[in-house]
Amino acid sequence: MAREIPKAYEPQEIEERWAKAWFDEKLFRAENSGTPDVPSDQQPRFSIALPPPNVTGSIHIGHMLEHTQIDMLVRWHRMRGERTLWLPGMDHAGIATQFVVERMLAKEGISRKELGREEFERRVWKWKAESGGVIKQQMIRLGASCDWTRERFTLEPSLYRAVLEAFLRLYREGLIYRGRYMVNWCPRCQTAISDLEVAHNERVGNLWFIRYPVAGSVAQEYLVVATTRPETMLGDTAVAVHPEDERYRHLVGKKALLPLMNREIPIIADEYVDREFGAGVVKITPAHDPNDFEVGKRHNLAQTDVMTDDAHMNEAAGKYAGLDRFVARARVIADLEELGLMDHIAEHTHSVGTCDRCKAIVEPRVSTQWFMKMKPLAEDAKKAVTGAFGTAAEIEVVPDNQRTILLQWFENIRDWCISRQLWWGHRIPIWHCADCSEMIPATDSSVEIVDGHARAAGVPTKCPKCGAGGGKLTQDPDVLDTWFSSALWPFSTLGWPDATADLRSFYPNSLLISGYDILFFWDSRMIMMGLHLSGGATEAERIPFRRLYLHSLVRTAEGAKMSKTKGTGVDPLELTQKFGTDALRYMLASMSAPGTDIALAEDRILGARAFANKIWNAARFLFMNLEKAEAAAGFTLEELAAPAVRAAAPHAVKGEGELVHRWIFSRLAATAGEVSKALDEFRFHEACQTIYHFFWGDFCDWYIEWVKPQLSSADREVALAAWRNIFAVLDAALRMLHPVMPFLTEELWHKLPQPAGARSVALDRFPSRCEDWIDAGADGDMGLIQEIIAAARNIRAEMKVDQKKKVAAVFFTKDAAVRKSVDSNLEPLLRLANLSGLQISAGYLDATGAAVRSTARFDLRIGYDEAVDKQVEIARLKKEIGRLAKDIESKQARLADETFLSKAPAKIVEDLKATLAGREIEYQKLLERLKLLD
RNA sequence: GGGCGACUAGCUCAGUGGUUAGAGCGCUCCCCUCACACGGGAGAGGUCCAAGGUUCAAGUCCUUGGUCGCCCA
Repeated sequence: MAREIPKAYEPQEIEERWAKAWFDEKLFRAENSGTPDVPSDQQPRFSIALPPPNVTGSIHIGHMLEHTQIDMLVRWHRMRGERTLWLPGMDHAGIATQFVVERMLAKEGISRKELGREEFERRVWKWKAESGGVIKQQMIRLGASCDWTRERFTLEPSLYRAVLEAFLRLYREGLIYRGRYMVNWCPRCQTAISDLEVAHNERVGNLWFIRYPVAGSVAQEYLVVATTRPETMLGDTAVAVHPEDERYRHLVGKKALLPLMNREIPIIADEYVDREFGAGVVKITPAHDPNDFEVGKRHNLAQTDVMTDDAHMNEAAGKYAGLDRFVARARVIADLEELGLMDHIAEHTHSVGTCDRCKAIVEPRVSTQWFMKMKPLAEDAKKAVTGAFGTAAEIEVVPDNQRTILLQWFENIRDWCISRQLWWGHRIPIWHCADCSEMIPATDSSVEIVDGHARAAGVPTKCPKCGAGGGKLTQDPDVLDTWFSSALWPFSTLGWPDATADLRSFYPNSLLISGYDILFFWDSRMIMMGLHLSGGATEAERIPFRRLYLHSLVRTAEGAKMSKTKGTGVDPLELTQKFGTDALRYMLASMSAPGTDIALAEDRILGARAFANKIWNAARFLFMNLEKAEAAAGFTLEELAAPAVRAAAPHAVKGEGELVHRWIFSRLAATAGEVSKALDEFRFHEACQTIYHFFWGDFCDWYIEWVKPQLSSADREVALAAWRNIFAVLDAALRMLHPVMPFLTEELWHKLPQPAGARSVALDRFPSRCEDWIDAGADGDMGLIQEIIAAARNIRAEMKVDQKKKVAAVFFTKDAAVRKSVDSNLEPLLRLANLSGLQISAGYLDATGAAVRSTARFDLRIGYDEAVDKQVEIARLKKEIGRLAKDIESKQARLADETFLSKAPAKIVEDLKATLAGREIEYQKLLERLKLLD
């Protein structure tokens, strides 16, 4: 039977084929996972929710990293026989989506307002149906093992209902309120945004010092007010000084004449004023500055808003009305200079808030918005994070320093502005009475489907306060912040507020993996909402997830943040086309050490691709040689690799060949244990490195090379056992590699005989640390032989022995066990060291005209016709002697130290003594050798 | 202003108080040996940012300083 497979691993076709098959077969439905014959309610479970990507988004390298980490853990848990759910879905992304559609409309020359709310919403849904959610197709292509049958979208009916339910409960509890406060207004997005959505950047600007004449001052007295934003002076309603500032005490209570507006404003005293800043006088603009807003409230000042929604000046700005805020600024400055009221101008660095999403400069503005009280919720959230609710309800945060950051956030939490002046989102379920201004909540959280989409169905029919009929009631136009619905994600996606089977089975989630950049936006809010709303009897049942792992961010090779606008972003699909998905996944995982950002480097992906190719070729080797074995010995693949045969491994190999088999199974068991431990602790890089070392180093470099002759041995029993073992190890290695390299391993796994009905390696079992296989004796013996082979290779290389030439060696040891190991592994030793023979010497080795390597346990000499370069050898020896001498000296010093001997653990002292003894032997040997040469 | 982190081989990074500090890539030398040149073998390369301190023992813990980055105000 022809088993030839391509010489190099070609991922494209294989990946596309499996990605499609996995999706079409709904392979990753939670129901397909679990442990057979265990009742459903007793199944061990693992659940995790996908951080919902934006419906507008397409996959970027950050998603790829996140999904790789989640997928590795999900696949690992699934392979451990746990009922596993990775629930995917998307986020409606209010502002971003509205933007995309508005931009399209703009091309047709239509504005959203011309279209009207209902028609606009229809257009967004249409867009969503046609081009939204590209990312889902990309995730499928990249092999994310989500349960797509449970996919959710934040605006679908069941989640809409969850949002209404949450809002109404919080509203009734008084945790959601409406009011006129200072908010961050994005003039480009035309909506309020929360504090979190404002990015503060230092910028070099100016500090303008403006003279405000004191009204009615005969002496023509004036105050010099410093401001970074002169245009806001048009809305000034006071000038403030510090109450204890002697310079201005006599002016407090008088009036200043606001330049340009010719309005008299009071001069007030407030402790908020910093006497050191500027001249110690501050203009107060309560409608355009958060601090001034507070001062204004204390002094009952008017809030004069001088701007429009799109940051142009309004009528209140007098002759500046209609100007853009920055144009107005220039005009104000020019006018002040002309009037001689510009005292002076100084360069000044200050912080400017910009909209996280569109980068427009945010305008602090007084506006009527909906807010959520956060303090009470944060109190509970703190307890969950610190373990104050008990260990069962403790959310473990990894890395731990993120816990501190989260706690500080909870400590200093501020109310959350949850309303957005958008049309795409969950509309606030409150109606306003036109007659008495009463606010009337929806009667319940039910939704009705109109045009296929959900909206609140519990429409109130009359005003409970004044009795006005339904016609007088209009629904609040605002929608909720998208993060409000995201905050419910872990339970809304499972059917909450209904007590569904999924909610019972999979809530709380076992884990959340997210980037640390959304710790406050999302993770913290899920914890607060989950504890408050999800409804379990105890905190342990209400926390949204038991563990929280914050992954790092992917940066450019230079360590800079990737940016679409700068074009430094990397398209992961392009990379997967080039190198293969498995290689990219491996590369990302192998760099994923908790708490460290990843600088993307292409040569790392090359290394990962080489690894994939290595795995491919190891399998290729087996299948190619199997053909020969079939022809020569009549073996069949079934006979060598059937599941039952693999399960019975290791198969004893009689005679000399046994060591390497005992050793590889010992290594396999140890590796399985280490990989599992690393994965459990989110040390993805360590899991990768461990498995890489096992596969490439142990399995390929040593095991395969060692057993090659056994596979074609004339002794049928030897060959049979060797083949059986090698297939068993390959199979286990594929299972171990599967979480990080799903496509490659799936392809190869299917080339091995599998039980009838077995569908995928993804549903097979992850190898566990089998204690019976751990074999310290084999590890030690193998280590010794490897050391001897390495010594021989080293001498050969140093002596520049022709690679193809076999040379004779002489071996000496005083240790009977060493002697025995060498005797019983002579064939592989000679072959792998490329020696023609190994003469066992009875006495210490004479080294003239030859090169010797000595360790504490043995000496190895290789004779070679060509003369040894004495000088090179002497230099090498001297260097080695120097290094040893230093080491021996420090060890002797430590062993001579009484305090060390009395205080250090006995094991440490014993080990040190043993090591020192070995070093001293090596040292003596090297000295003697040097003497001979000199 | 407050907080968090980083600084280890040429590069990118691991390192959980205890042998001679590791990996990948790169570099040097040898080899296209019938799985793999995306390969095999050998090798060079480190005052672990600095200075103090704790400890029998510090790359690892503490303090201070330096440089860089991030978050919050």
